[in-house]
Amino acid sequence: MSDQSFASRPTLEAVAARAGVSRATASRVVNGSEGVRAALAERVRRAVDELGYVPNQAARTLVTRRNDAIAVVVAEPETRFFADPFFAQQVRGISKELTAHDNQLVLLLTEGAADYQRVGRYLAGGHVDGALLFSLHDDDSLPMLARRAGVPTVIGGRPGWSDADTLYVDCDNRGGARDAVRHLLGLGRRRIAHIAGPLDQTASVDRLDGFRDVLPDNDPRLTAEGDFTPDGGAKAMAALLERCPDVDAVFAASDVMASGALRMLRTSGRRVPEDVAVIGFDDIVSVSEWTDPPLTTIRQDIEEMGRMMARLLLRTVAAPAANGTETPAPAPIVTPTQLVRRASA
Amino acid sequence: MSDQSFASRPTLEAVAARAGVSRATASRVVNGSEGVRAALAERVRRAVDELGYVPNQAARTLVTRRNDAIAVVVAEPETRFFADPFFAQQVRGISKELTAHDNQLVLLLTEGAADYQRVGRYLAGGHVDGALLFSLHDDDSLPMLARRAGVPTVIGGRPGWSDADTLYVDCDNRGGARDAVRHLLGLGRRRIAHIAGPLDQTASVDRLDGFRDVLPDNDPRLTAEGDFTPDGGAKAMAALLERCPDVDAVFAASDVMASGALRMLRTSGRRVPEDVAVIGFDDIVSVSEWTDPPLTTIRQDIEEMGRMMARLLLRTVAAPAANGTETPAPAPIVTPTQLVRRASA
DNA sequence: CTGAAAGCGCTAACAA
DNA sequence: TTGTTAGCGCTTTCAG
Repeated sequence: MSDQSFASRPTLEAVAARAGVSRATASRVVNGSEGVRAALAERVRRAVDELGYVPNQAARTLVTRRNDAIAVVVAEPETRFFADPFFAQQVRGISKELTAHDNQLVLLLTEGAADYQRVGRYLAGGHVDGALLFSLHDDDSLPMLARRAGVPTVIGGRPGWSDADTLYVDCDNRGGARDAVRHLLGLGRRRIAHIAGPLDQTASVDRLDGFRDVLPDNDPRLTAEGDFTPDGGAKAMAALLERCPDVDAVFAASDVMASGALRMLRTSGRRVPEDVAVIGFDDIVSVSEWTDPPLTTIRQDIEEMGRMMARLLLRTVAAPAANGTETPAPAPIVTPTQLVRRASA
Repeated sequence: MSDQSFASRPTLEAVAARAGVSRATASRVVNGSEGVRAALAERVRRAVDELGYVPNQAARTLVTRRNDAIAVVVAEPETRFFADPFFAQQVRGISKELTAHDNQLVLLLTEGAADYQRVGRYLAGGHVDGALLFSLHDDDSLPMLARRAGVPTVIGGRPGWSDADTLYVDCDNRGGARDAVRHLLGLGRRRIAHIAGPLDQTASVDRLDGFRDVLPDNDPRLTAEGDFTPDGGAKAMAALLERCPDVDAVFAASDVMASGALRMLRTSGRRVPEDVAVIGFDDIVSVSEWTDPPLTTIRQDIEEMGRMMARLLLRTVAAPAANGTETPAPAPIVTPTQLVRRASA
């Protein structure tokens, strides 16, 4: 009965009338512009309160062309998105940064290629000022979609193509992988296997490359491809064990896969790290600290990378269209990694 | 260089011009209204293609007052939101249903009370046509916020207050809990413990009530409160074990907590189910099938409940303001639960 | 069946 | 400092 959904919300006009000023002045007060006499401003603010006025975003956007909203698009079925703590952490960082800048995060889930059209429409529809793209595969069409939509974009992870003005944030996957393998080597291991991620993603390829940098002549049977899930890790481990029962160390391209590998190792009766040393990648604490034994891994600061992505995008969006100011042009960011030693290697 | 972000997107006006019709006609075609001669319609469509026209949502919303977007607000820190597969499944169902109706899902994360203001502004700003509220605690102010914003709302889980026109979707928590306890009883267990969820949420209270329905005189020391995390489950189990070493069965208010309890039970040297039978709630397959041993549990169809919430809300939003048609008034939904027997009880 | 015209609510020049 | 005046791009009566 006292439901407001039908009572149309008050407009700026109403506020102005009540405060006895013009719409322009009311607008100035609402938007915090300088140069409104304190007395008037106060009257307007009171009117706003009394009427419960809230600006109509559509109207505002129509003229300012800003939404104060950023889309996060994940090229991954929801199942994986939610199952993988990696995304959670990244989104967390993004969310914090956006919130701090009064921007809304709009999460767009894509279950498959069919959803790309919808996402394309959404981006082109001008709902958001920019987009953060995630988990791209090979020649994913998402970036082009965003580009065509005219929406500034920052990509999570190095994209598969080279292109001067593509912005992204990634960690030093290759260097991290090298550190991992060297650590294993330093432990005296000689039959070192690698469980790679899906090779249609650059992170996987880069980590594999790092592995090969250190072990260029490694037995090719000591490399198996997983899919960044625990199960994938377990299956890869099983295959590795089958092919090379003498394996004495494993570098998994993610903690999540490492946890699966650990499980499989136990099933097969191997002790970790005595028989087989295991090292992961990511340092997702909720995984790496809870495996048995706790996981030695290569740390990347995922949440911080999320924040960086958001910051980068926000700066791009706000870019004053190359006016005289010497704002350094936004550039891709590659963060360092760090070995975290626990019990598994 | 060929970047489009500066080339302003084509407007309906441009499309109309190119097709040699009026803006009105172009609009009709774009929105699929009846009654435009096929030939003209075709010309318009071609113009749309050639220009790559996409309607400006802000402009459209300004006049139609519809957004075709629904907010999902989770009253839970992101950490938990992402860590708990329960949310993932629910969001999945929602997302599917919304997508099927060409609605966008806008996920609003709230890290704490401070974010409520932001959410309130967002809802009141008219960004969305409705809101789905989740994981409400006690006298959460979110529903009132939404109400004040004039945004139709559906709540996930029975709210803590009674109110004729509050829409929600929940499962039969109390009945499910009764089934769980009876099952344990049927197994011959007599020292049955309960790990409750946070008691500021109705789901927890309802499950506890169900437990008590069957075991009204149970030793109060056999009840401990958890927090819906694995750790919380483990800690609660530890407390239980400490207080009543003779416990021979546990009903945990969620699978996630049950998994923690299982871990603690193993640590303490108990065999499951021989020494202690364990039953969970939810049937989150990725948890219940993977614990050791696999978890007997009370199943609720979480994804379907998500869909139902979305459907309910969409129907409410589209409600033709009580015209003559005899659309049944939307009402809360309570779904049944079902015992799924695995190895733990 | 089609077009002309009137706004939706707001911001941003431009005047005063 | 404040008000007046144009629109932003679209939908939707209302005539024709």
